[in-house]
Amino acid sequence: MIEHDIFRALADPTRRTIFEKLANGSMNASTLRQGMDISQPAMSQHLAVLRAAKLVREQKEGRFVNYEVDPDGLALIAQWLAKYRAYWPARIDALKLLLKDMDQ
Amino acid sequence: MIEHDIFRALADPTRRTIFEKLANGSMNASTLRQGMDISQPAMSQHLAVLRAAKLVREQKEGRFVNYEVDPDGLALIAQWLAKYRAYWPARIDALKLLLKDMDQ
DNA sequence: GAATCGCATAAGTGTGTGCTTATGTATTTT
DNA sequence: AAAATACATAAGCACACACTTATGCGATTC
Repeated sequence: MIEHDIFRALADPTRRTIFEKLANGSMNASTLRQGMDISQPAMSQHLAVLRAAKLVREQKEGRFVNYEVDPDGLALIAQWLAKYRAYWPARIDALKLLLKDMDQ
Repeated sequence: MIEHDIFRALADPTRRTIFEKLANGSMNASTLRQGMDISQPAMSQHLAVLRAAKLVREQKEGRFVNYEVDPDGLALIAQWLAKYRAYWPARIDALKLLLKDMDQ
């Protein structure tokens, strides 16, 4: 179940930080570690979890592995969220912002 | 951090099932248990986690406690998702559905 | 008012998870 | 070709987490 992989992957704060960094630009695993106080194997393991959840994808470049955000994972979250649209109108104010962003 | 509470709450498959059931209509904790093979304390603990994440909210009615979906949690997920809108156009097909739903 | 019901909380237990150190495997550098 | 670099994987460990049984507490029923 990929849906389970996604929520489990995002349940970890370190992985959310990694994902957020990648959202601001692709980079390889070593660069990703900078300023994060995390060991190389730990980073590698986190990236494996994010990859399994289709939240990031890799692109091998020589001995480097460039990581970038995978839109598939985000689309799946959007689909999950869409199932509960019946409950959204109750918080229109918070939603306006989202709608405005999406409408371009 | 409420954002962490949300993803952690949804990381458990049992809690996602509970949330989905409540999305189809409010009910109390006992009714929620029907057909779920889960103990009463386990259900109570799951509901506490979902409550802390603002994914559900309670409404006491005598000795019963009625639970319902809390739009706040969903709105927070929508906000989180909106941060990464830059990566959405790559999967327009999956997104069209979401946009159509939200545009009303 | 005693028993029952709906639910929450406490305490204990097994399993999952994120970390570490150690090692392996390509690829690049010198 | 030897050394260094970038990354992945294996194994072991400490802790978080989802469960259990036991108990408590307010509201209802008899």
